[in-house]
Amino acid sequence: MHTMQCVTNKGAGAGLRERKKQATRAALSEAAVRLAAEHGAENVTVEAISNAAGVSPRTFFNYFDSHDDVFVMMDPDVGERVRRAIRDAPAELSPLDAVREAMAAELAEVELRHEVWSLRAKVFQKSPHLLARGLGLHMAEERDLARTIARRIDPDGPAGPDVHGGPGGSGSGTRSDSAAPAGADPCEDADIDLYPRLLAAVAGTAARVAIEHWYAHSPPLTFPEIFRDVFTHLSAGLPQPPAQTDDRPSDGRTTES
Amino acid sequence: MHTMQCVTNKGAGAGLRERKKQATRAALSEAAVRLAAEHGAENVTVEAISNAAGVSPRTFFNYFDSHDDVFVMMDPDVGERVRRAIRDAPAELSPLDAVREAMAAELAEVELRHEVWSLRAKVFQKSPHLLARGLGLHMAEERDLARTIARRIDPDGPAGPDVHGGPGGSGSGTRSDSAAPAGADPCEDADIDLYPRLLAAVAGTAARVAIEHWYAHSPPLTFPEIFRDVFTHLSAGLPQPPAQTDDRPSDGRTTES
DNA sequence: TCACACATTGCATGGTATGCAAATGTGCAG
DNA sequence: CTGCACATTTGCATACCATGCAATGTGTGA
Repeated sequence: MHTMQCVTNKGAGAGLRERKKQATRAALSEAAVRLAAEHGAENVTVEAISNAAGVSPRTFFNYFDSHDDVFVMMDPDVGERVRRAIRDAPAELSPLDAVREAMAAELAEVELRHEVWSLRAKVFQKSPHLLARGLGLHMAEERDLARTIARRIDPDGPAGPDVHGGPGGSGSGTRSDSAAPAGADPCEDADIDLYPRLLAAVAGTAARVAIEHWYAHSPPLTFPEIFRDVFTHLSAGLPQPPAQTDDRPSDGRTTES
Repeated sequence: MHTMQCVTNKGAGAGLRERKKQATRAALSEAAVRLAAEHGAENVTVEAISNAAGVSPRTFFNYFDSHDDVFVMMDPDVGERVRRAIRDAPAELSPLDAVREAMAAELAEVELRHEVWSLRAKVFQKSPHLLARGLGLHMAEERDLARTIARRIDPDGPAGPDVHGGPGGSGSGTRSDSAAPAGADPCEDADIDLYPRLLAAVAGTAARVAIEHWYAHSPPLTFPEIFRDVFTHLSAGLPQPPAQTDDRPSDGRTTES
């Protein structure tokens, strides 16, 4: 199992134990994507993935909650990083701009690790329900994101506890406990405003659309361009773009200048 | 198993055969929601649902592709109705407005069958992953919606076959074949523009947020109000709303004038 | 080195999902 | 009314998903 150069500083101040876990997780994730890109996610059993990664099938479930999660979860810390970026963004940025910048920074990885994302694209095309599942940020993340946005807008909000990541160790260990810790109150949502909730959801969706569109039109357009276009549409209120029969193949350019 | 008065004209020009299928589907769906509202979706087995509906467990899978689908699929024809409404909308409406109106018409049902949706809300609160799954329109629907929007904007588009529902019988029979009919080309996506794609995705997300927010703040606000507010935010470009700690109950009005 | 902590593994169990063939029920022509 | 054609239901068998538990092996700190 090859270890892999990670973009962010992972396994930095960690012992051998921690690094092995990271390696195992990466091996499973990569093997899964690689197999699924060829045969389709549905036709790749947990046994096959574990086998390709060189671990027991039982171990698979020590790292991922379900068969599908291995294709969807990429980095348990991405949500926390985005939220931190939003908190630390310059005060003069509008909420939408703050979210856009935070996501753009995180999605830079998409272009760096181009190959893996390209494979992931194949997987998602073959089984769209995976897209519905985890992309962007899944629902729990969306709630936290909404809360962070609300806090940025009005720090004296409904006294909800500020949402931070766990201790230094982070969630990179076995089994990320993303969902509610057993007895969490589902009515917790009630204190979130409509606007932050909407912004969080729409921003996540926008990121997803940007990625989808990017690997549908991969050659002519770069990801940052598409990402920028998407948020331009959004902040303009989604008006109908000026004609631009766009798909007419003669010209590569798609949307606005 | 009680039959049920359906809002739309179902089982109208149908024989006994068709009506029985509708009844079975409704019985399964209702039993599932009712049980899940109390015990949580995860703790309700297919056997229990089938048992409550008075059919064999095997029959359950003749109607729904998975355990989760029974909570999510409500009406196989809703997507087609929305698309038709968009096509038939007055030409002077902006794309965003056309989509908004089409969805509003469809979501009127949410207020009519208030009780079922209230139960559904409980289910979704207890297991958020269901929300992620099928809400509003799942991904396949989103693609069709995007195509319809593109066609409305530019009827002389990339010659993609216009997307319509099947013959009169509709998809109400056994097992809705929503996904690709076996050998569908996944690269079909490539000819859809960024703007229609984004609008379809964002509109779907907006509808979801409206429903979530509605049953999180059910008493003070009506669903049409929230729905209108959501799309107001959207068409305004998601600017930060004017302070308005909003939860303050004194005034019904939520966003801008 | 020794003992502790933790990850991996095998085994057992229960639930999910599908294919196939027999039984049952509906629709329709004779 | 009777019998045929067809669709649905059902039971059975099978494979996979997912979890709990106990035993084992390896990293960590004293």
